[in-house]
Amino acid sequence: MDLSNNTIERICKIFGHLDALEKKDIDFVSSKDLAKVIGTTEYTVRKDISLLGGPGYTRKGYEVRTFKKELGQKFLLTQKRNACIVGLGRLGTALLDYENFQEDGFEIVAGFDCNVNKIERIRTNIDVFPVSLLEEIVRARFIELGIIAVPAESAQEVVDQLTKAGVKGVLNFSPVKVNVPPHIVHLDMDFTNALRFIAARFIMQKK
Amino acid sequence: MDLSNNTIERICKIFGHLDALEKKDIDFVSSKDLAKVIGTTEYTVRKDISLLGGPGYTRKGYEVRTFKKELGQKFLLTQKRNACIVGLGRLGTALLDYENFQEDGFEIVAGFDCNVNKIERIRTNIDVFPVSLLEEIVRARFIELGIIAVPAESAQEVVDQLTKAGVKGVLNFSPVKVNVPPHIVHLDMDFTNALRFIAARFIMQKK
DNA sequence: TATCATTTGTGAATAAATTCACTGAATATT
DNA sequence: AATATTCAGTGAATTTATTCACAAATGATA
Repeated sequence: MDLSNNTIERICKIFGHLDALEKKDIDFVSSKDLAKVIGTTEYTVRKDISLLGGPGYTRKGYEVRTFKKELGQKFLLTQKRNACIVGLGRLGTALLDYENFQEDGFEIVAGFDCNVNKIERIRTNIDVFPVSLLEEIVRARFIELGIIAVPAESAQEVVDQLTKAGVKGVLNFSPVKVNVPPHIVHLDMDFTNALRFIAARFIMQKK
Repeated sequence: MDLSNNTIERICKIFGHLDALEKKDIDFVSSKDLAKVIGTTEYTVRKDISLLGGPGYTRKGYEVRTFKKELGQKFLLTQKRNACIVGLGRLGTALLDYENFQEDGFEIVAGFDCNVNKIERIRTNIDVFPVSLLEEIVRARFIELGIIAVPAESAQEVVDQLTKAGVKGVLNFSPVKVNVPPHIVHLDMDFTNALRFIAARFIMQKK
């Protein structure tokens, strides 16, 4: 199967919304409704879904529970995926306790920091280690995802260590562009860039 | 002018990279190099830049300082933009002290939380207020951007208040889809969704 | 039971984004 | 001084993404 990034992004949003609907005990949802919440058109939603072969019912839409389960099986999160956070500054510790991860199929199973004193001070139920143990722990705990919350200057180093340790994906919160080998999926979450994007958009008045 | 979202996003990344190059005292950069760091092709970079009329020099590329300044004047951040953070939990307080914002043309000029006891406990140089004062302070301090770091259940309420107060853009860190009127630019930063996207990508092996 | 309204699914049409191919200019090289 | 190389700029070609239009299905309504 060959889905575009845009499609994958939309499917992820749809998945999230299905989850919310499931909690509200809603049984069916139409492509129109989905389009509205995820910010696209009904046509696009139907095209996306058709690529996955999801079944929809005339005059009813898609069956929330079944569809969510199917998406989960198809490529998302039927099994829990283990993740770790590297860098336990304010952002890192905030992420460590971000309860939503746990709920949604991801589990933070380790935190790392290079400052050993800091490690001793941190109060959390998640195990924290010095960065020197990163490779060992990542292997031992089958960690697939690395979340980078270190300062700009050490981000690349951390990426290299995670790569060596064999993670499959990296979520980078540091404000620098890092070099990640092509077989590892990565995504940058640069807050400043997000603000810039918003500012640029409202200057350009686009949309 | 009518730039696509993709173009705006790339231009923002380019701007960030120009900033980094400037700090390293590098004078020129080619479309090829830019393409590499921001993850696209040299053709696309040149097309994007041509839409903005940026001047490039044969066999040298773009003059870092001039180009950055021009982008800044054209739509980014020549003047500081004021922002506020609503919700001072762990993520909110982490963002409050995120020093990169200050550097890059954004200034956090207020924090809000509904828990008054919490407000008294927070140690930071930024003024914090109860949410009840949000509208008043947003107007008084010319705040253009609202950063939402409250729990899912109160996100919509906060958006409504920010809207009423007249902000121009919203950056939403809460894990729910919020309803924002179309004249306000908004961007969701849903961490769980980001992890899902990464997981989905490495399942689909795309790229 | 007949008609109407709604909603999926999908091939075709359209629109948008990217890539290509080539020109012209300026520096580097011989 | 002549030639080769590199790089921006851009119209055309191509590819990709979105939207449209309509058939088929099915529940609601009269």
